[in-house]
Amino acid sequence: MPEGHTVHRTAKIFQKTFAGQQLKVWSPQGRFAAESALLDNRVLVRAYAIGKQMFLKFDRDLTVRIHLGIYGKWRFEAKPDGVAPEPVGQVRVRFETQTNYADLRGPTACEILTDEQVKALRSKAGPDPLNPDQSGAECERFVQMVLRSKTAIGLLLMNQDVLSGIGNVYRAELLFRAGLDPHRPGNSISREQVEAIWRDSVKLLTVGVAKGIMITRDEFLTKRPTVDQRYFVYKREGQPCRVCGVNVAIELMATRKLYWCPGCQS
DNA sequence: TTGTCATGCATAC
DNA sequence: TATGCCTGACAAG
Repeated sequence: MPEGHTVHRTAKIFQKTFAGQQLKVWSPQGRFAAESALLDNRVLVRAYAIGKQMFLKFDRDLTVRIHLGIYGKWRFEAKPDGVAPEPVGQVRVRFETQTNYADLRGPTACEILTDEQVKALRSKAGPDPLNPDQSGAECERFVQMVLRSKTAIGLLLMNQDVLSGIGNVYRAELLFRAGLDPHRPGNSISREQVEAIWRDSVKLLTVGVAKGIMITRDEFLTKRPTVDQRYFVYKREGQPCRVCGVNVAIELMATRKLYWCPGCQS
């Protein structure tokens, strides 16, 4: 379920399991065959994430950029007897060591980039709450983009050039927690409120990485919520708001479903 | 078994 | 704004 927390978590697994090792890289499905040939038997230098994108930096100026989109999936397995099983279904690319392998299926993007291209993408990407800096510059960059924009905050939070790693679930829940109407233009919101959204996104995504699931209700930070308890507004349209009792609303905002509470969010 | 939907985004109009 | 990508989970029958 790929919002930023999942991708960062995957990057950590990749770093721990594969970094510093020579990898066997191949494309069972064939759609990444030519690229795999360039990577095969090279050393993975580092795995890291920016928002929803994962980067696998190999030696000699080769980086793989992977974006899962809605469908993409990773599967990590050990090779107990040193042999990986035959790939099942459409595996775009398999990365292997002597002891482990990872299968990638259905990504929106899987491509090789040069260092120069990576640099360009990195500078374009919005601040990532999971790559926080000590100086506060990333928070300020986010704040400035929001305060200078006439665009609805519900759209701004989904824009990866404004804030990296937020998807439809975190968008809905962050705005609920902030008590903000998703339709409010960025430039109509106070600086304090925008800064609070940044801090809250750092908090929620960090919890998401640690727990492996999205938790947006503070009372479930220590005990695991059931499916029904999970969120304040996401996928709760027509049900009473947990705080004020008004029915949760749903509408389409730029083709994506937007969930919000007309009672709490103004 | 079939149908629908999805935590995303690039592209075309 | 609408469409296509391409996979898996789940509901409906």
